[in-house]
Amino acid sequence: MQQKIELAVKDAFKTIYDVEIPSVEFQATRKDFEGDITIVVFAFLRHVKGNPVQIGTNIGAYLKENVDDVSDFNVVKGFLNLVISNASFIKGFNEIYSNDSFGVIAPSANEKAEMVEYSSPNTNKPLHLGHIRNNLLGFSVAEIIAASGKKVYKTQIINDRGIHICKSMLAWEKFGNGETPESTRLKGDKLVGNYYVKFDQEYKKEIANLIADGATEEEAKKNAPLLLEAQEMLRKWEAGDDKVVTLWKEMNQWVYAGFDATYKELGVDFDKNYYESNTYLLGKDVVANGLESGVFFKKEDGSVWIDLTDEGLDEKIVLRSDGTAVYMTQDIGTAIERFKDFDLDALTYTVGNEQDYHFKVLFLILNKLGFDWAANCFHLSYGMVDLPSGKMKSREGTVVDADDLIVEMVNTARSISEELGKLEGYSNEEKEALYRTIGLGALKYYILKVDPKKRILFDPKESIDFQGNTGPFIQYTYARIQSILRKADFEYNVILSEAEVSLHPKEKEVIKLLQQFPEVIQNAAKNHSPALIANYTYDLVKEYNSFYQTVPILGSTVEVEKVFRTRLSKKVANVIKTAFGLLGIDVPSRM
RNA sequence: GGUCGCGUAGCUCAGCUGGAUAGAGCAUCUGCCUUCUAAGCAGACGGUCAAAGGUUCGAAUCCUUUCGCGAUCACCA
Repeated sequence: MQQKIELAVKDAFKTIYDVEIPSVEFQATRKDFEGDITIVVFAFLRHVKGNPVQIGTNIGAYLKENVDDVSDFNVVKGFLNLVISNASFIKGFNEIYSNDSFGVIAPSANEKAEMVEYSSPNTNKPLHLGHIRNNLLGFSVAEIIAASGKKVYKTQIINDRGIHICKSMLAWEKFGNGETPESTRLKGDKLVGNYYVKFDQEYKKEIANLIADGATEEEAKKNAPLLLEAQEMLRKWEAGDDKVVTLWKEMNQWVYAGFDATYKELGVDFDKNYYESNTYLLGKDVVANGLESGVFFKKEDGSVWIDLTDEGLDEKIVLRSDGTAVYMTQDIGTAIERFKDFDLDALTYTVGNEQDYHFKVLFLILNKLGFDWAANCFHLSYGMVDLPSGKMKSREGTVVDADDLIVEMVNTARSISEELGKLEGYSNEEKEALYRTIGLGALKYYILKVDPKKRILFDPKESIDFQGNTGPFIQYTYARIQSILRKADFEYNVILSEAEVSLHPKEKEVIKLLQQFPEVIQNAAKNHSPALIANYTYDLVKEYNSFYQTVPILGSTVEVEKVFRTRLSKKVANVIKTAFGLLGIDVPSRM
C-alpha cells in the first residue's frame, strides 16, 4: 500500500508541478495528530519551490481523489497526514491473517548460505554468564538470518587443546584419585573446571615457596615445577603421546557432555563443530603463499608479519620465528576451510568486543589475500557482561555460572507462579516445564533486548524482573490469548468483508504494527540485532493489551466485532510466537 | 599516547536511513479484579539527550573539539 501511495505521490508531482520526485519519505503519524501515515513535505522542497503547507494540501487532495486507500488528509506545518480507510486496513489484515509464517521468508535454494559461529568455549572450565550472552546472541542472529531468507549454518570452534587443558589434566592426574563425573556425580565440565582451579591453587603455593627460597616473582612464575610439567605435557600431546592423548580425550568427553547439557537447557544447537585440535595447524600454507605474493614480509629472526600501517593499524605477526602458528594464523586457515566445507558467501563471528581489533585485522588480511568474501565477514561484537563488583574473574570466584543462573531463574519463576496459583489441573511435570519456559524466557529476553554493542550490568542479587518489558510479560499475553481462543464459542476463522467491520483507532495501531513485522525481521537480520525483534514484540504486546483491555465491544455489532477482535488476537499471538522463536524463547499456552 | 565503542528520567533500556511537544519499564503516588488470566490496564510524577561549537527549513541522530567510562594496541588465546 505504501508503494501504491508513493507512486501516486510521484504522479501528483508530475501532474501538478511537472517534476520528478526520486523518493517519498514516510513515517508513522504521531498519536497526537489525526491520520495513519505521514509524508514529510519538507523533503520535497529541494525539488519544488513553494510553501510546504500549500504543496502538502495539493498532494493530499490528489491522493484522496486518486487512491482509494486514502480516505482523508490534513496538513500540519510541513507534515501531510493521511487517513487510511478502514476498508484498506481490513483488507491488509485479511491478507496476513491466515499466513502462519507471516514475516518469515523461507531460505532460497539459489542463494548461498551464511555461517554463524558462536559459543566457542575452552574445554577447561564450565560456561558462565558471558557465554550465555554469546550463545543467545549467536543462536538468535542465526535464526533471524534464516528467517530473512538465507540458509544458515551454525557452528562453534571448540578450543580443546593448549596449555589450559593440560593444566586441568595435570591437576587431575596428581590430585584426582581417579575421580570421574559418575563417581562424583558432578557435571563433567564442572569436574574438569575444579581441577583447573586446583592447578592454579597449587601453582600459587609453589610460587610462594620459590619466592620464600629467594627467587624473584618472575622466576618463580616461570620455573614452578607444576607449570613446567604442564608445558611438558603439552609437548607430549603435540608429539601424539598415547597416554596423554588418551587422558585428553577422556577429559574432553566429560566436558562435552557437560556443555551439551547446558546447550540443551539454553535451547541452542550447532550444525557443525570445529575442533582446534584439528585446525590449529591450518593457515601456515596460506601464510607461505602470501609471503610469496608479497602480502606478508619476513623479519630477520624468521617471524612473518603484515604491515597494516597504511590502514592506520600496526604491524601484526602471523607466524612466530620458530615457524609455529599464532591465533591469527589459525583464524585465517579456519575461515578458508569453512568456505571450502560449505557453499557460503558470508561468515559471522559472535565474539566479545575485546577482540574488535583482532577481527578488523583478520578481515583485512583475508581481503589482501584476495578472497572476495572477506567483505561479507562480520564480527558480531557484543559488550561484556559486568557485575557490580566489576569483571567476572574465575580465580576470584566471582563468575556467574551458567547452569546455576538457569536454576535460579527457574526457581524464581516457580515461586512467583506458585504465589499466583493459577495452575490448577496441571500435573507436576507440566508445571515444571512451564517454570522452565518462564524462567528461561525472562533470562533470554533480559539479555537479548539490549543492543549487542552495549555492556550489560548484571546484579545477581537483584533478580531479573518478570513485569514490564520482560519475557514473561509477553509470554503472559500470549497465554491469555490462547485462553481467549479456547473459550471462543463462535467461528472466528471466517472471511469478513471489508465493509462489515468498524475499526477503533487502537485496533488500527495494532494492525499497523503487525504489518511492520516482515520489515522488522529484515532489519534485524541486516543489523545482526535480536534487540530489534525483542523491542518490536514488546511494542506490539503493549499496544494490543491497551486495545483489548480498554475498548469495549459495542452492543449493536457484537458478533462481527467479536469475530474480528478474536482474529486480531490470534494474529498477535501468532506473531509473538514467531518473534520469540527467533529469540529462542518458548511460549506457553497457559501461565 | 594511538585506535575503537559507549554516555538519553533516580535505576534498566527504546528511539530505524536527520523530522512535529524525546518514549517504555522499574521505583514513588492515584484509580481498576461479579465480564475474556491483575505476571495486567488507566493515570500522575520525573529530561539542559555528558558539554560546547558546526552543518540545515529541522539534530538525541551527521561533523569537530572537550570531558567521563570501557576495550584494545603481545612471538597469549
